[in-house]
Amino acid sequence: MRLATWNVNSLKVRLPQVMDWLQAHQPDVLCLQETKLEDVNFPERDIRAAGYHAQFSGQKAYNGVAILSKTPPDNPLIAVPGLSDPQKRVLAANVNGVRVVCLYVPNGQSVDSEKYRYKLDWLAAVMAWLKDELTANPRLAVVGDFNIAPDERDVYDAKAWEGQVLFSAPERKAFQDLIAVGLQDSFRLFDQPAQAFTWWDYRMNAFKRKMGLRIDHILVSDSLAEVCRSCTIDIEPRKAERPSDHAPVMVDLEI
DNA sequence: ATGGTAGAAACTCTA
Repeated sequence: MRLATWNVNSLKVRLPQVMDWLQAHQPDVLCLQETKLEDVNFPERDIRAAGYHAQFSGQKAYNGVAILSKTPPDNPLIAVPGLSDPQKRVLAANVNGVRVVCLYVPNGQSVDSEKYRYKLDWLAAVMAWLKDELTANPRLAVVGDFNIAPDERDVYDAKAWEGQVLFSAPERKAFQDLIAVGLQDSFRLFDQPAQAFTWWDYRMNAFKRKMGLRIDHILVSDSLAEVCRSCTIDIEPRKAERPSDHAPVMVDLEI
């Protein structure tokens, strides 16, 4: 089973690239973030034509998540128990016996902003819910744009980023708390090249200058970690014309 | 110290 995640920063703009990527990599599941589409505008017909079922929870202009899967999903969940949030950032579904949770974690803007507080509170509520999800589903994958670089290796210039949003100590603590629930960062289960990132700012030629962060993750429960054979970042789509600022991440699970 | 880019929407916000 191949499971992937990609923040597409507008599915309307990126649909052709998503179609190409599905065709090329044939994931069994692809989780999307920042679709920026209301559900009535979701390109379900195109996705179906490509051989995928689609679940989606979106809104106009901001946020929006989706789970595409070759086999029909079941037990969908859109609202996190105990978290009342008008922002569409969470979607969960069972696919092939795996509970897949697609997250678009709030960006946080800056550490002194209200949005940063919202990010930390949101993470605490999601973590509490994921404990229950893990109890109910030993085969759990939590994937998406976490907007957190877990450690120094995940930032092109850790000194410059220390204390900044996406790499501040409270955010990294929140990430570790999530891991402590019973999840593993699939990327670090394997030897990886240095300077492996999933996001590069559109500005200042950040991609060409390799000024990136690894903020998109695939976390797996222990039972999935046992059958996880690889985790890779595909930077090819970031080289395309009109790219998303994020690259897709994928794992192969021997299931 | 500030601005740089992109997307969506509506002359600004979010990332």
